[in-house]
Amino acid sequence: MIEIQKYFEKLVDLSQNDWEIFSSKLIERNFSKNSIIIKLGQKENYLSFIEKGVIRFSIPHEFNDITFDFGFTGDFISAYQYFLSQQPCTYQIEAISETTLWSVSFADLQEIYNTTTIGNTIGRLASEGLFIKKSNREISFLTQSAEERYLSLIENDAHLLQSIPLKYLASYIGITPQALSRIRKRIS
Amino acid sequence: MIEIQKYFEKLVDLSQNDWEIFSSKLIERNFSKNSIIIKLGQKENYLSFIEKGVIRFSIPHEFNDITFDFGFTGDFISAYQYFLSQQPCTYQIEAISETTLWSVSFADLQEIYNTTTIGNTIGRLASEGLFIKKSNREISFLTQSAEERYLSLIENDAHLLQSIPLKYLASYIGITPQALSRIRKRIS
DNA sequence: CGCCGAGTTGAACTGAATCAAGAAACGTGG
DNA sequence: CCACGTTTCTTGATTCAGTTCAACTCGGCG
Repeated sequence: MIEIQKYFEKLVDLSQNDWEIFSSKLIERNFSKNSIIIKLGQKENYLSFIEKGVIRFSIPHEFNDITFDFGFTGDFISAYQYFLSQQPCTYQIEAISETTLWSVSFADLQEIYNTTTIGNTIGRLASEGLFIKKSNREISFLTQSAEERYLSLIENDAHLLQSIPLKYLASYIGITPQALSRIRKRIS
Repeated sequence: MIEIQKYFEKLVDLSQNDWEIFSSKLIERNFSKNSIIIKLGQKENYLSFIEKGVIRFSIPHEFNDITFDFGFTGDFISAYQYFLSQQPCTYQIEAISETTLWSVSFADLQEIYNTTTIGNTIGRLASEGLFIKKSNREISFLTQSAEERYLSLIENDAHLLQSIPLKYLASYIGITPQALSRIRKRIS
C-alpha cells in the first residue's frame, strides 16, 4: 500500500483516523497482462488506484476497438460516469501489463463520504482531475497535429509508453498504426 | 428566474427552504452580443446558469482563437477548473447573443454547500455533467469525421446554431471555415 | 517448424489545409 | 437611412497529412 499512501500525503492533510477508515475499505485486486478489469456492459463497482501497472480504456468501433485513455501507476481510475450512475459500461478497461489495484466499492465510498472529513475532498479531487484530463485532451485535438500529439505523449510518459503496443498509441492519438509507424521513422 | 427553477424541478426534489436559500444567492447578469463574460487571465468567480442566450468558450492560438465549447439556454457554465482552483483563466468566455445569466459566487456556493442539503448534489451534478460532455467529445474526435461531427452538432441543436457564425462552428469541429463551407455545400 | 499478430514499407487516393480572390452581410458614422 | 469599410462566407487551385490496401518482415508461441 505504499504508492497510494504517498499519493494522499502529497495532496491532503490526512488524519491518522481518516486514513485508517479509508485504508480499511481498500481491496487489493491483481490482474495479469491482457486481462480485463471491466467488461463492456458490466457495472463499475469500484473507484481504483493503480499501485502498479498500465491499463487502457477502449470502446468497440467497427472491426477494431478504439483506445481512448491510459492509466499508469499512481493514477485513480474508474469507468467514472458509470461508477456514479451505476449503469452498465459502454466501454472496457483492461490491464496492458501485470497490474495491482487498490479499490474502494461504491457502497464503501458513500460510507467514507459520511464518516471522514476527507471523503468529499477525495471525491472532488477525483472528478476534478478527470475533468481536467479530458479538457486538456480536447484542446490537443483542436490545436495539435498527430505528430505533435505523439511528441507530447512521449514527452510526459516516455518510459511508461515502452510497454504499450504501437497500435494502442496510434488509436489514442487518433491515427492508424501505419501513420504512427511513419511518424516514428520520420522523427527518429 | 423561470428557466433555472424548471431546471432544478426536473432534476432534484428541492425543498422550499433550500430553494429560497439558493435563489437568494443568485445574481442576475446581462451581457450584450459579443461582450466578454470572462477575460483571459481573470479569476472566475461564478458558477452560472444561462437563463437566455448563447455563449462560446475560446482559447488564443496563433493568430485566431479556437472555439472549444458553446453554452445555450438551460446550461450551467463556468470556467470550471479555474472556478474551483481560483487561479487565473487560460481561456475566455463571451456572449454570442444577448445573454442573461444567474450566477452564484464562489463564496456563496460554499455557504450553500454548508447550509442546504441540496448543495453537494448541485456541485456533483455540475462536475458530472461537465465530465460527461468532455468524454463524449473525446469519443467524437476519435470516431467521427469532420462532416459527421457537424451533422451530430446540427442534429442536437439545429435552431440554436443559426445564431452562431460559421467560423466558430468550424473551429469547434476542428476544421477551417473554408472546409466547413464546403461540407455545408456538399450536404445541402 | 509453422503460424499468427504486430510492425514496417510502398503506392494510390482522399479530406482538409493553405493561399488567394471575390461576394455577401454587417455595423458605424455621416 | 444610405454609403462605406470591415468582417464573414464562398469558391478555386494547389499541397499535404493521413487513409487504405497490399505485401513483406520479425518475434513469440503452440
